[in-house]
Amino acid sequence: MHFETFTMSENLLSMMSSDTIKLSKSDKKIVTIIQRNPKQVIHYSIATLAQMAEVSEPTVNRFCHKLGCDGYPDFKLKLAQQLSSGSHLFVDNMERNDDTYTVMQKIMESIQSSVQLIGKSTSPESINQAASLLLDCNSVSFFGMGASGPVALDAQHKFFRFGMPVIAHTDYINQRMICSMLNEKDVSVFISYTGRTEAIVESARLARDRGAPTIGLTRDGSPLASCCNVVLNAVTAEDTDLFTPMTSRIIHLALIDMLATTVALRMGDQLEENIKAIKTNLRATRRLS
Amino acid sequence: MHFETFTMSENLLSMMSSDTIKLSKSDKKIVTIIQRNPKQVIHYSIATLAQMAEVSEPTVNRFCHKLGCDGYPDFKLKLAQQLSSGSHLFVDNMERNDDTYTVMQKIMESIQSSVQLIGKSTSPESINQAASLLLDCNSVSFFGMGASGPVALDAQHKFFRFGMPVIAHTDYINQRMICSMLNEKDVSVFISYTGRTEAIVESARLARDRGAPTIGLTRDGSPLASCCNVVLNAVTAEDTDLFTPMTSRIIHLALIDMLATTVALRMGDQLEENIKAIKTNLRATRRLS
DNA sequence: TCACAAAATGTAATTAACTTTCACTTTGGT
DNA sequence: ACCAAAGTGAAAGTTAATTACATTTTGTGA
Repeated sequence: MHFETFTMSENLLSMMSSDTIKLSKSDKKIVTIIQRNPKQVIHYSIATLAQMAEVSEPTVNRFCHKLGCDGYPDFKLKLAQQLSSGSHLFVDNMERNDDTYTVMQKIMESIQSSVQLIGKSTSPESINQAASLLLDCNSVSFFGMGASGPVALDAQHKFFRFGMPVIAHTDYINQRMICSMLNEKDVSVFISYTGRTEAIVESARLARDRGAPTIGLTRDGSPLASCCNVVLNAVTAEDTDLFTPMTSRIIHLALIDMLATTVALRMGDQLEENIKAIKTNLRATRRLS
Repeated sequence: MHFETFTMSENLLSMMSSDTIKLSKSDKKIVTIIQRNPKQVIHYSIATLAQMAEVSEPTVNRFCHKLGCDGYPDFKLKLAQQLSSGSHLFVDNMERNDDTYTVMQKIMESIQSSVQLIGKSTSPESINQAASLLLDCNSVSFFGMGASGPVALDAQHKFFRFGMPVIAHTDYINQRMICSMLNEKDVSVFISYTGRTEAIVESARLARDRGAPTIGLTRDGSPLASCCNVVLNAVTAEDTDLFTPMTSRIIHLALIDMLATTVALRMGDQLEENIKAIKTNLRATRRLS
């Protein structure tokens, strides 16, 4: 839940708007100036900002401390980082008359912040545990439906290249059939952002009841999560109707990349042989002109 | 190719390594310290950095000016911005003994910078043109093989929800059959990161020869690109054996999101009806407990 | 409405950070 | 070996940021 790399207590700009912290009258004057043009503020001295907000310098300084910064220079630094890391995004939903450039920016920012969130919400331990299961099994099955169907297929493709006996099921009937045949050496991975898709939850329960190790690519605390031995927690930055279906798939793919890479690194030499074999075969299908 | 949002004269870190500027002996000592841990340097005072590099404070100051900064604080600010904008990442490939946390970080950073790159390498115009084609056609087909197969299926799912007559083909034989039957009202979208997959390039040529509008989700200048009426340029930040296959899919998905959203916004009211219908039907498959 | 404590704010002093000046040292060319 | 040019650092100068403390404002209960 907390694996900060670049210390980033919180998003300063959103902190100022939302009332996570109690702001005095003077503080609000400061906020106004900052919000008017954050990119410029980072070049102001404390004196300049104080003057513009029509408050005293110590007030600005205290304001910075309230926001969890170590002083004014530290505040400027953090603000600068957040502005250029894209973690500012108030990314409101699309507007009917957004131009394409704006649409691109909003989607990019939405992805950015969701990716950043992985580092905070998904623990390396869970990935390690999942990797251990995958390294010690006879077969792997990925299950996904709807938007998660392509994710399951992508996972299949990825692990398939490692030379693992893997298969993806996007078909409800097939899922049921497979799940009722699993045993304790058959790992199954269930993919669902909401973790509430009836069919997937039932399949997961079926698998677990048969003693097969189950991995959930879903959000912690969901019905699906409670049927899984290991959960790779997948949440997106903001749960808006429009952005979630976009970013959730991408987050799932990113998690699969992490899982696959971890597995690959642990496989060591054995893997390189497999990869090399596939690459050689693939070359024939490419045109070099 | 150039849609910068935040002005950014140059990349400081690369400026230090490459000899774009003449560095003295003392300067090099400073560079060493900075490169050793850039993220930490931004919290140093000029005195601290000077001491660590075993040079005087004025030397550090002059060094900053050489790099085109307005002084030491300005240097720190710019460095901080660049570090968190992702324009740094040397993200070297995975190391055999990276721990899982490091793996996660590397993958995250790799995605981050590739996503940012979309804004610079893919033009809104190309997306607009592609959207126009999709809005004025009788059917849409997505073509992808290998790692791009799931991407095609994902696109299918997305546009399917808009109520468009769409189908994804991941099968070589089917692709050929479909392509030889297309006409000028059938849009086809070809997905390939390298743009060199023989089968896809041939299909695209087939489609174009029949007068069908073709869209390429590939890199500019590739063989596939030259067979397409519209190209959505997809490149990833660094072309390493390990990262490219990860980020390329994600970039493709992001571009599809942008395309789909643009189409959706232009469809307007008509769309909302379709989405609403699907949502209502979907609710029955969820468990609410 | 007044009194009073608590919070907020500003003034002024202090401290820290950064920059400039200038004298000294090193470097590279003759 | 000499000398100019470039590089460097000590110390002074300047600016910026913080702290300490006095003043004002705000809110609460008699």
